[in-house]
Amino acid sequence: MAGKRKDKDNSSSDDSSSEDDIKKKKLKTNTPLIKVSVTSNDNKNKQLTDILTELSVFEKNKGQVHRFTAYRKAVLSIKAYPHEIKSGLEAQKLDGVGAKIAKKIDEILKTGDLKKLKSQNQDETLTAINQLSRVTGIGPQKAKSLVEEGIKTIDDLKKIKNTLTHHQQIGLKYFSEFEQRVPRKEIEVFEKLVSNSLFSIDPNIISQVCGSYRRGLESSGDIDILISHPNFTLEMKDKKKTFNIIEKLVESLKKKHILIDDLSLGPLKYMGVCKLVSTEISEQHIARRIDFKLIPYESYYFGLLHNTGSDEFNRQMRGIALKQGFTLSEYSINKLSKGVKNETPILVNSEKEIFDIIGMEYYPPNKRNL
DNA sequence: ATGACAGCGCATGTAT
DNA sequence: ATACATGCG
DNA sequence: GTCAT
Repeated sequence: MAGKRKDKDNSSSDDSSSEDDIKKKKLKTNTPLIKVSVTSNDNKNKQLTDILTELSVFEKNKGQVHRFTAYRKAVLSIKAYPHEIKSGLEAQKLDGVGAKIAKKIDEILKTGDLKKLKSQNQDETLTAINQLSRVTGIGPQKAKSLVEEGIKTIDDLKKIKNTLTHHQQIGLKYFSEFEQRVPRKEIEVFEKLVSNSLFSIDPNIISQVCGSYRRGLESSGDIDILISHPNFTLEMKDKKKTFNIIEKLVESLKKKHILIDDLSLGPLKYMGVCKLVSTEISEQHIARRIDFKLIPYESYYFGLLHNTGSDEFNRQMRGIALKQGFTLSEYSINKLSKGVKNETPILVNSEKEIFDIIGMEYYPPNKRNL
C-alpha cells in the first residue's frame, strides 16, 4: 500500500485557495482534499523537504514511528505548498508543521543546513542502524541489536547470514535490486502473467494491481496485487485454510519461474520475490518485491480503495468518513451508532459508492497521489 | 499536561 | 501442543 | 513532532 509507501515520484499541487492572510487557522491539507496533478512536479522547497525527510528516517530507525510520520506529514504539506518558504513562521501555518520544525526551517534558511542532522550523520551507531535497516526484515530493533554486536555494514551481515531469519536473508540477497523502482511497463507484464495463472485456477477469481501503479505513476516501489472470489466471503474468513487460492497461485507462478523466493506465505497474504524470465538473447531482469492479498468478496472495493492509497489520501478520507459518522476500514464501512458498531455490513459495488456514502466527491485513482 | 497518531497477517520466539 | 508477545512490513 | 483534548 500500499501502506506502506515510500513512493519517490511525487506530484506537486495547484492549490485551490491560497490567500496567505492572517487566518488564525492553518491551511489544512485536510478539509477539502488538495488537488494534485500527476504531471507537474517540483517543489520549490526541495532543500527543506530533503533535510526533513532525512530526519524522518533517523526517527524511524530510532524506533520513533510517530515522530517519523510527523516529519513525513510536514514534508507532504510543504511539498504541496506552492510558494518558496521564506521563514519558519510562514511554514508553521501549514498543517503538520509546528514550532520545532519551524525553528529548524529558520536554521536551514539561515545557515544552509542543520546541526541536529549533521551530528546524527556523524554518529556511527545511528548511521550503521540506518544502513542495516535498508534490508527488508531488519527493522529498528534488529538493527540496534546487530550494531551492539559490532555488525555495522551490509558486508558484516553477509558473514553472519546464517543467524538471520529467512526473510532477512532474502532481503540481503536482493539488497540492491529491491532498492530499484519497478517501471510501469514491467508491472504490466507481471499483471498478465498473474491473471493467466489465476484464470486457470478458477475463472471466477478477480484481481487488480493496486498501489502507485493503479494511481497511474510511471514507477512503483513494489507490486501489490489484490485478489478475491465470489465464494470467499466474510463469513468464510475463519475457514480460510480451505480456500487456498494464494497457495495455488504461488505454486503456479513458481512452475513458470516467475516467483523465485518467498518472504512469507499464509492463506490471506503472500510476500515474495518475482522476476521476468530472460529470453535467451540476454536481457537481464531485476528481482522485484511482490505481494498478493486475498480479500473477502464483500470487502473487495474497500480493499481496493485501501490498497490503492496513497497513505495520506487514505488518512484524509478516513477523517472525512469519521466526520460523517462512519469508520472506514480496509474491509468495510460502519455507521457508528452511540459508540457501538453496527453489525450489518454495508455492501457496495464500486469504489464510487464508498465516496457517495460519506458524501465525498469521487476521486479516480490518478487523483489520489497525495 | 497528556494521549493518539490504524490495524492486521505472518514469522519467530517465549511462556504455559 | 497451545497460547501469547514481539518485530516487521 | 504535532495536534486535539
